[in-house]
Amino acid sequence: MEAAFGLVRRQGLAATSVDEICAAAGVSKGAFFHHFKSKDELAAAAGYHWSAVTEPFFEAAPYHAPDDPLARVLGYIDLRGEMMAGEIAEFTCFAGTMVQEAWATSPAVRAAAWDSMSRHADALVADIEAAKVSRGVDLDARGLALHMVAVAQGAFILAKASGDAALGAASTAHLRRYVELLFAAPGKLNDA
Amino acid sequence: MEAAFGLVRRQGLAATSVDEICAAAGVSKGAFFHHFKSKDELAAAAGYHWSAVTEPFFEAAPYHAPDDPLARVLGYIDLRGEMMAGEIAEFTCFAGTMVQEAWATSPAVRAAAWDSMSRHADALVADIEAAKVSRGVDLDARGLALHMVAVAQGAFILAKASGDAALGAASTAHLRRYVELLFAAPGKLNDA
DNA sequence: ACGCACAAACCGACCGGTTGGTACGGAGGT
DNA sequence: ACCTCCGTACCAACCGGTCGGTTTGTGCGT
Repeated sequence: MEAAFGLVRRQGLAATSVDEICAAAGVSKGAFFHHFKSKDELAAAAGYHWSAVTEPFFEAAPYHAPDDPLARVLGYIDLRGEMMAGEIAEFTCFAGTMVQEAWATSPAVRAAAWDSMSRHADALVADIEAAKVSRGVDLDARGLALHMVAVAQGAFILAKASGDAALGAASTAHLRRYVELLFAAPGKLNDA
Repeated sequence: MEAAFGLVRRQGLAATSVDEICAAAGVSKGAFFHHFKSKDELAAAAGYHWSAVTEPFFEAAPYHAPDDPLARVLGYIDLRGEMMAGEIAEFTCFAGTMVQEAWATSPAVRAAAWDSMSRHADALVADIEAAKVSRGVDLDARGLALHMVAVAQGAFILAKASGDAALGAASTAHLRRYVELLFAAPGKLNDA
């Protein structure tokens, strides 16, 4: 499944053959189809596995440290921006890549990708809720979390199309400013 | 080429065969390869044609009417939000779908998709520049335009993954609020 | 008005290679 | 004896692309 991550992120799902995945994983085709009924099932399983890999990564990230919940939210956005550097295939999203081409043809893949994105958004909700309280702002926390996911996905596409990772990072900088402005409640208006 | 729009937006590029495109377009395979050297060349040509189709559409849209440049920018965002309804395959982006899977394997397709997105962003720059002047705000106009493109692309992925077009529209609503806040210069702070 | 030469447009059968998937046999634990 | 696990050989279907031949259009001499 992890062999599929790299291949699919570089070539897409349909363009990646089962033989390629087997070769990259160092297993035989017989072993592959012993564990997965079809390529489709592998793709879906890999989608869930993607969550299982990324979730611990974000949970262990240092942006959780600050006491201020808004600082944690902004720290998450900064992390996303910092991640958008180097090789494009290394920082883009496996789930997003798959769902772009398989959403209509494979319900299992779509469900796995949505599960991944949805859970990722859920992980942000608590900090956003706490920031709402601390800043006295009212908004839909999960809606904002999903918007953050959307911006990240869009930034990936921008980076892929332009070939410039910095363009993706620039988009996350806009997201950061948005969140800053959102939580700068009316009447506060401190500096800048 | 227009037959490819629908097929690729629903299935992706690699999963769409030349035979399928020919059948949908009502032409023979011989005719196809008479006009295009390869499937790749068709994809790239279709990418440029996508721009040629979408540009007049946005140029003719009523959001250009207001005298206030900021109202035009917000009108554009509103249009994007309104477009995210109905069948997902009908409102998603052909260029974005292609570049997601072909950015690393086909330079021609990537160039065509980037041309489409880049030009789309360029079309927004003039209004943003004018809004900067009218509101006395300083920012990178093209950077903001590209961010708008990114949010749209991200919203498409969100819609595809969730199966709910409304989630994509919600993301454009966040983009609208961001632009509103951006141009509400310090010291203004009227209502809201 | 007509015949003719020539080229561009077009067709669909066909090709080699690749695809996802299967059949089957053996290894090893119990 | 029986099960899970896995390697190999193989298959029918399909892929992008080719090719020889046919149709269609066009400019031109008469």
